[in-house]
Amino acid sequence: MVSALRKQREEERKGRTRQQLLRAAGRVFIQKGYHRPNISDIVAEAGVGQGTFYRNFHDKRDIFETLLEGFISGLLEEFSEMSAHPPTHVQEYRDASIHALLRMVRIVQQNRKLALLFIREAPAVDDYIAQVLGGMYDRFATLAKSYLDHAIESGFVRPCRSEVVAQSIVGMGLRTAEMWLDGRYSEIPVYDLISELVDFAFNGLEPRSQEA
Amino acid sequence: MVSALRKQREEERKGRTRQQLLRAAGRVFIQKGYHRPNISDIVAEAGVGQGTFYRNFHDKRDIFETLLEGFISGLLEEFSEMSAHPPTHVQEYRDASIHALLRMVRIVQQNRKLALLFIREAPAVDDYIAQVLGGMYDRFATLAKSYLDHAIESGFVRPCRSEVVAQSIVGMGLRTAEMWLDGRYSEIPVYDLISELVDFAFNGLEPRSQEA
Amino acid sequence: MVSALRKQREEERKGRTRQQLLRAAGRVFIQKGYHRPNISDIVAEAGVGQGTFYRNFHDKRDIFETLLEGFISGLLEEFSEMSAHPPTHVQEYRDASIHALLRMVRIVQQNRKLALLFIREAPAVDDYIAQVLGGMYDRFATLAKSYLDHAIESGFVRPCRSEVVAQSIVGMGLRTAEMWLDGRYSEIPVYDLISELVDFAFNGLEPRSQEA
Amino acid sequence: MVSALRKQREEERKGRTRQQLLRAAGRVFIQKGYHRPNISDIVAEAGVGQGTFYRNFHDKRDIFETLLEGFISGLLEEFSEMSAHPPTHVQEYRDASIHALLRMVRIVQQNRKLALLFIREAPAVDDYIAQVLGGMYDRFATLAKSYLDHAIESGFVRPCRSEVVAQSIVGMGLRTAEMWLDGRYSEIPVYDLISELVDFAFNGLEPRSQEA
DNA sequence: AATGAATGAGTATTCATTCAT
DNA sequence: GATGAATGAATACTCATTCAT
Repeated sequence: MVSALRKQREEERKGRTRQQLLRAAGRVFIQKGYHRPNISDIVAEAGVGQGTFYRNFHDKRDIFETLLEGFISGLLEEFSEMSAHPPTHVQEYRDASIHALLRMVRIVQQNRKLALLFIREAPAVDDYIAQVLGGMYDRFATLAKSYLDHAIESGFVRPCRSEVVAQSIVGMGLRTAEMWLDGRYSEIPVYDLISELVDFAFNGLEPRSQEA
Repeated sequence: MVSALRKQREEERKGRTRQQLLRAAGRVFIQKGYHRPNISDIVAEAGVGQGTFYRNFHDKRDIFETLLEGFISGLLEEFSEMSAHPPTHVQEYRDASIHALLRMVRIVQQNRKLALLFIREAPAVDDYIAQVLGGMYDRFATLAKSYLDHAIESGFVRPCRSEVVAQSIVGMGLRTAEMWLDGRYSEIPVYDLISELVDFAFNGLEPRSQEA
Repeated sequence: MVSALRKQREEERKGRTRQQLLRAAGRVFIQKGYHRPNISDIVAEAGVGQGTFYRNFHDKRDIFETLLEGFISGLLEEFSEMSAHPPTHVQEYRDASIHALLRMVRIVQQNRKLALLFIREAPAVDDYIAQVLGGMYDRFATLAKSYLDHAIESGFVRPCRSEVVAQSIVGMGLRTAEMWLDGRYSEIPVYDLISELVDFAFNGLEPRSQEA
Repeated sequence: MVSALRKQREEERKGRTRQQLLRAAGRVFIQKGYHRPNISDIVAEAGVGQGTFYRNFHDKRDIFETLLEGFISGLLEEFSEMSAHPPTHVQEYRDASIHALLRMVRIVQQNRKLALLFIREAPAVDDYIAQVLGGMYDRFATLAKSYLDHAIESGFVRPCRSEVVAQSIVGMGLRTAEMWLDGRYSEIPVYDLISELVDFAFNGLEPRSQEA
């Protein structure tokens, strides 16, 4: 049928325009933050008309949310595969942690600027959007907590208020990520950075007697 | 002298109006964030005229900055007294850490909502204002790093990339503070919370052989 | 011939689309008035594309005018047949009046909502469109005047400024029509309503001596 | 007190600006109707800034409503004084009718263009505004009906459906007013026009035997 | 002929800022 | 110094209209 083919093509075109706008908005937000730019900055960057923006998004908040949710779902997707078999040795916990962090780094790597934008500006856009980002942090914290609880039960980790420690770990990661994304750890290899965090988390500051 | 007295009174009055505006702005920002409200919201809350605002502040950004700097200087003031004699035993490090955190808590306690506002919105106001807040975080990190370096030198803390670990510690504190300010640790005594963090930082997750 | 047949079919199709749009516009105008709705409301109601509208009409005003002219021509058509032989007795005048009003009622009956729309909104659409409707009123007035003049000449009607009285009669009819279309005379049989008007016009308010 | 005096002056100034806008809006609406002009036409005519409009009125509809209500209240005020002692003779009914119509003419006289604007455009602005105007018509109809009912009871007027006749009378007046305001009765003295209407209403079309 | 995505001119509305009182 | 009416630049958003498919 003619209409089926045409419809598909039109939807492709529409989708392309939408992508164009999303990418342009990303660039603009990265450069000027969320609040400063206005719709005309975005459409100018995208090279489309004003009306085209409103045909695809409700307002600036909407395109930001779309961008954020795309980013988050990309990140969470990666983790949905994980989680399977629980470690049976403390070294496995370390390895799993390093592995998970490396995965995150790999994804965030592709959108460093965008990630930094979200960390810094999303909490100030909107209660809902703040919650979307906060929800992601919480999911990481929940994940960490469940690992901790399991490890505590298994005796690999000393007893503690796992919900507090889990959120602390998220905080460590977040701050480190922010510094890294901001280029302040440019001279440190990513792997070393991650090892440092994992060492800190597992060993703490005090030297261990059995450690050489 | 009459004029001197009058001048003083006038300055008092001016100061009072300024304070009125600052307090009003604080309430408004807390309720609606930084971006949503406009000057007229602030003057309405303060119960003064539009023009009065501009006699005391340059714009919304200015009053926010004043508020933020007041908050930060209150916090740093507390720490300027500290820092003196370096610990000579690991337990002293722990005690000093706990002591420092308790001080911070005491100050932040008085302006919970404002603190949360700054954590969440300041990074999105302005590059300069983001830097003011970021600068404070960095000062904490620098302070922590110098303690760490000293402790490593003294053998109380195992060798590590102290700048990375210091920022991680800031991140731990920040995330924990955010959760606490948001009321998510309402059932945990503040002292326990701090102990948990300090234990985590000094001992790490893995059980220590000498710990029973 | 093939092409002739095809042409006819195409024209039918075009005519059908046009009718679809006209009907849809009528429904939309009835529901929201002339000014509020926009082209997209009309095409949505008609179930056709935006472009299709512009293939058939120039703009919103054009489709309204078409609708109005269709309505008016339907009404005037009915009257073109009338007018013939002048009455020779006052009762015939009454009968003719009643007959004419009944005819109008019959036509308007079919498009009550549309009629009300035109009465209320046409004067505010456009000078030209106001004139189209006003022209119809004037034609009725002219018709009435010519009847009056004839009746005065024949002595069936007392001398008067027939142009003023004729317009007054139009006004009576118009107001009554508006009330009736609005459902405010729902409990009065149409015939009674018309009789009442005719009695009022012919007899006036004051009782007649010969009337019991 | 200083503030009292100043306050009064400020309110006067504010009131003057409002009046300026109302008058300008009146002129603009008269010239272009309600729908065509935009806010900038009104402020340009008033010689004030855009913001000043929104400081005084909510939107175009609001200023139109204010204008309409001012007009209507002026008209109804005049009638609130009337109504007192009921006539005891048919001639008094005629005199009272003529008197009332003359009063209306005197008021409308001052705002001919505005009156015509309201008659033609108010029904198409808004349901509420249509109702404001319609309500005024109904009040006239109700007034007329009560007079009619009283007169019927007294035997000065033949029995009839007074609500229908009253609305018809309003229609007569309205149509005549519209013609007159439009300049179509420019050659007829107002008094004659009114007499013609009253004669028509009281005597009807048919000649009366007892009339000379 | 029909479609609906794309367009951008047009408009309402807001709000920081000024300044006469 | 305090006020708040007046201002107009800035901006979001709509919608008639076009045109490639």
